[in-house]
Amino acid sequence: MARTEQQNQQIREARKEMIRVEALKQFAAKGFAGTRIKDIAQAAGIAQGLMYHYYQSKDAIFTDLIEDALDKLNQASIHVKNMDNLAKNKILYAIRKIYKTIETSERFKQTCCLIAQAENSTVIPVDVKILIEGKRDLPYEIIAEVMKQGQKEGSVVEGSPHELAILFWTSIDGLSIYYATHKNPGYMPDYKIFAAMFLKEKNI
Amino acid sequence: MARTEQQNQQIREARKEMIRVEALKQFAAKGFAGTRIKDIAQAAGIAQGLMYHYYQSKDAIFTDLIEDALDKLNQASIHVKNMDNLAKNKILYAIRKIYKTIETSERFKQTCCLIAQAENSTVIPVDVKILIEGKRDLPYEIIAEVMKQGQKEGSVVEGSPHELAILFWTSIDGLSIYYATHKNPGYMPDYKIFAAMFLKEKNI
DNA sequence: GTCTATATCCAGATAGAC
DNA sequence: GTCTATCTGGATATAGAC
Repeated sequence: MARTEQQNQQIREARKEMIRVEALKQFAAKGFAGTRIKDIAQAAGIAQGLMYHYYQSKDAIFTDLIEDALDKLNQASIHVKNMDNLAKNKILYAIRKIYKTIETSERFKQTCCLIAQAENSTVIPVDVKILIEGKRDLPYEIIAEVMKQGQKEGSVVEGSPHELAILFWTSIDGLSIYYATHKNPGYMPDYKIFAAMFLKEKNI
Repeated sequence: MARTEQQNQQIREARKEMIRVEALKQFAAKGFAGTRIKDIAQAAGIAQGLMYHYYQSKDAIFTDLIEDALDKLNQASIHVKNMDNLAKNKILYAIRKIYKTIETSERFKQTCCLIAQAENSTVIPVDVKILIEGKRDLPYEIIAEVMKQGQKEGSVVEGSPHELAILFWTSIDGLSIYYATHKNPGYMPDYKIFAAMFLKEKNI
């Protein structure tokens, strides 16, 4: 009996998801320019030609992944922003969450790495550049706002909130890239040490 | 009158230096895989073919740059190690120096970026991998030692010295990549805020 | 939907004239 | 030493059989 349309659709979605998973791994580890379609296809266990039944081009795969990653990051940022809590707790929550997830979820680590690489690279498709242009600022803005809130509450160190936000995200970027590319990195450094950069009170 | 051997040698060295400067710019901005020989040649104002009179291959240029960069970083690390001073001052000196140089020297910023990218990339020539393997640990070890010294002196926060060193360098990596790829980043965040991550005493 | 085979393009590297 | 022209290999993308 022939497969129904719905079954086909299911297979298609499952396969596409598999491609996404493998592509994320490859792009996160090797960057856009350093990743070859062949590698992704091989990792996904399909022929290279078949890739093009799921994605129009290498650019399209990358764009899809980046959009997804940025959206998730922005959602998470908004979640932190909307927390009804002291700034200090928001910061601690965010850092703890990021650390924990980098440590436990390979996929999250790769996602962090993908964003970090893409945002700091000049050799990515124009579509991706535009996408990043539009969506990159939100996490910075939200963290800057939280820092400002914290300064009002007296818990956060002095200094430009925007600069604090840059320090926050660039350090996260550095860490996630490090832990994504080092096979046996051991455990992440204690999140409290990182948090201490921003908080006046050392005994967290 | 024909040029002397010495003059030829001078021209050769000057040109090679020009290639090095441009190659560093390109590799730092676009990574190894994303950089094309043509771009370097164009930036240096010479024909693509001429590149191969100065370097055997793309790999060779990259290797040369990386070796130079790693050596400089290691030298600087040793300098910090040999300072006859309190750990706290060593840390402050190192951070201030790095921050200042990232801010004022394009070339240094590019060098930081090159190392950060290379150390965290899997798609680099094997020679470079071996080179990095052999030379990457020293800065980590030295900073870890300084942290340990600081803990004994009571100025540095508790925690694994090695983890503190990772936090130190990954944050520097993140920052330098950020500032290398953002054209108008404004000023660097205050180095004291970064230093506060490692020091018990907040009033620096 | 999936594969193999192939077309096309581009980057690294070489050859040879000046 | 420098250039233009060219070779070669590899990667993206397409065509067509099953």
